[in-house]
Amino acid sequence: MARKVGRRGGNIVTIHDVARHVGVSPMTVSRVINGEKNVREETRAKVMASVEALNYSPNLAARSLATQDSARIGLLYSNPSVAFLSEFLLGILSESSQSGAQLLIESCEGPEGATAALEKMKAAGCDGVILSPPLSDSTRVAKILQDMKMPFVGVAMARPDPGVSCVTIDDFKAAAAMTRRLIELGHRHIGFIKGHPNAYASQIRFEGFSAAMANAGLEVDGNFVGQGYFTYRSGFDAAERLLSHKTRPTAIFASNDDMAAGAVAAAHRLGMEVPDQLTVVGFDDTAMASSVWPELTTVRQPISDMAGLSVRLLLDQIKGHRSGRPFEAVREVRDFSLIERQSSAVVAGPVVSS
Amino acid sequence: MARKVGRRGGNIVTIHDVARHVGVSPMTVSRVINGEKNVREETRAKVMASVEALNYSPNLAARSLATQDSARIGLLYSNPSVAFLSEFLLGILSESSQSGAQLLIESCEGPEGATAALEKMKAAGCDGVILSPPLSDSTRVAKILQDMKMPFVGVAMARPDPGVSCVTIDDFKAAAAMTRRLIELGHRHIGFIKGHPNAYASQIRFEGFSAAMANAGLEVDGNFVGQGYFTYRSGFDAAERLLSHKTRPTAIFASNDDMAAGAVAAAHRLGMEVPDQLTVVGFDDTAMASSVWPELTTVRQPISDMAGLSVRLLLDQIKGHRSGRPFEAVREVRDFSLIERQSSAVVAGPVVSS
DNA sequence: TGCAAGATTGGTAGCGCTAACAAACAGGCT
DNA sequence: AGCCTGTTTGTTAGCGCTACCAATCTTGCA
Repeated sequence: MARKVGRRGGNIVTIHDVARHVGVSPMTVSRVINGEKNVREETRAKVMASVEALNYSPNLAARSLATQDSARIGLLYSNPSVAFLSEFLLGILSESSQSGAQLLIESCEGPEGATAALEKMKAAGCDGVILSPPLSDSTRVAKILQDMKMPFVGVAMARPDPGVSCVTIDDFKAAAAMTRRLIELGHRHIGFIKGHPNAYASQIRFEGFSAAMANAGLEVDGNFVGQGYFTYRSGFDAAERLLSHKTRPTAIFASNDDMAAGAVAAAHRLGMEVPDQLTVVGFDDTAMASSVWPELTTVRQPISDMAGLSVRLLLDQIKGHRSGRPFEAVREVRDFSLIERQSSAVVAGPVVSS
Repeated sequence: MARKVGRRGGNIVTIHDVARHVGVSPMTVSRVINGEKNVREETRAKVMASVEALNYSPNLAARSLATQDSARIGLLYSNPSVAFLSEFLLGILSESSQSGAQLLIESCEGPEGATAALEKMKAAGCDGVILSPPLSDSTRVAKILQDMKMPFVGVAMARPDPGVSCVTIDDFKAAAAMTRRLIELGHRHIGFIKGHPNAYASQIRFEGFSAAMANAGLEVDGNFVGQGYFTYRSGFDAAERLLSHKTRPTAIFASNDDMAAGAVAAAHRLGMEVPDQLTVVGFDDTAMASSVWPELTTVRQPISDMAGLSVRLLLDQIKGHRSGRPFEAVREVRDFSLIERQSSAVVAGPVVSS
């Protein structure tokens, strides 16, 4: 039979082709591409060269069939911020397609709606679940998953539950750092817009903010703290309320970019210029931050990386779960950074002495 | 050897298990689950029942290995609107994971940056590419792909290139319908914010708008037409310009939701209420539309469905390409719909007679 | 020098599925 | 009845890869 045209645009290169080309067994090639030790350095080099030369790339379907570790992973999200979701998806996607994992995506309205979605995933044969914030912080959702004996990983969790694997940044430190920066810019009256009450991250961010304020000997004015829900609209509303008081804050720290964008809009509506009359900063550094005007100063959270990492963690965990290895929660903390753009400035007028 | 624990949380059910359970050959089961004809109705029913009972679900890795039609598809996007991208990804994702396709995602800055990204995809062994707008309308990108002999499908193309497969809505009709609706609401002075000049869809939408205006005997005021780039910021800027003229439009039609949101922000900044003093409408019905305040009246484009469909189309095309079947472009046109929310209203004050 | 212990390679089998062919069966015709 | 056509089912082989074990080659050391 004539050689099939096969995949990759008629340019089918298998592990056998590489093996023949180098003059070793397919098994050895397999070892090299899987980075196993106990391959002589010289052999490894020859194989690698051949892989390069023939432009070989492994057939993931065959690999997962052989290793029996193909996994179906579910991604559960409730959608507070589109921009966040989009970065999140990008990260999940590139990682899961690389590892040949199948993805099943479900959305739900808050933790209450999670049960149905999780049931559906279970029925569809999911081996594990990734939880996007704010679901990741819900003890309710965690409980359901644990009862199902379903491995899962939370992303951007703020609650340090020792029994749950997660990928996070240090929200407390991040919020504190941003707050210190605002204080450095001369701001003394700083407003804060909290995120969704379900999201523990919201609370931690607020605590970081409060701590930094206290540390600088500044008071957190109750009038200047607003409740939001991570949506643009909620940031808009909260900012309108904050700015309706007789004395106004000179800066507003919103717990995510969407709300910060909403706050900017509210300020504009009230005739205030940003950042001339009001500094507004956000959190996350999603695409939203650089698409509004003025572009937002914000805390960068490597969402896409974190999401990708969570896939790897989950895959590990699933493998362990199958082989009966006792569960061990992993907690990965990533670095944040402060991104200064045009929405923040030195406080207007004479700096109020503290 | 003891039965392996295998995938799906220890609950491994293969086609053989189903076959044994029903008392037929695995091949018959395969036929049933693939919906082939030439299976007796009675047999089919029994198999289906068994599939249900055992909660069988096929191993996609094995299937694509056997059918040799596992494909690696590239998704190329340049990012005008995050919200759009996010919906787009969702659609691509759920479809491609169902069909077991591998995904490779690359972004690029406009058509100029596409070459490098496409080279990378080719090197990575992609079998086909999906083009998100506005890349889908670039003849430059299409040319590169054709030279590479790489199958591709464009999403939301407006240009009816007969040689290219695509999934679209009728942008002309959609824009005209929205315009008619605005006229119905009493608006006579309607502004328009165009999208990215690269995107043919922008132009078509503008043509639809113009045609509807002309049809109603209304003039399109050059001062009321602004150039945008599909970003929030560009909508903001364009709207500011439109609204700086002595006579202002009573409504602005932006060619996407991001720009409409920007236009709302600009109006607020100028002290105008939406929709009381200005109606603003968008296009796409992305999450952006319902997350800003007031929520946007817009043209709904089923982005996620369209993206999913594009994956299926591409997969078909790849299969055809491999089997040497001559290429045949497919053009799928989906329905749009008008979504009325809070950003539009009957024109303020006495309706200007035409 | 001889030999155990380790390092390095190769051979075999099979992951779960389906293409391709072969066989069995039904019905309609001469 | 005997044959042909079409429908329904089964059999065989193999997709590309890796787990597992066997074979071979080193090396260190008694």
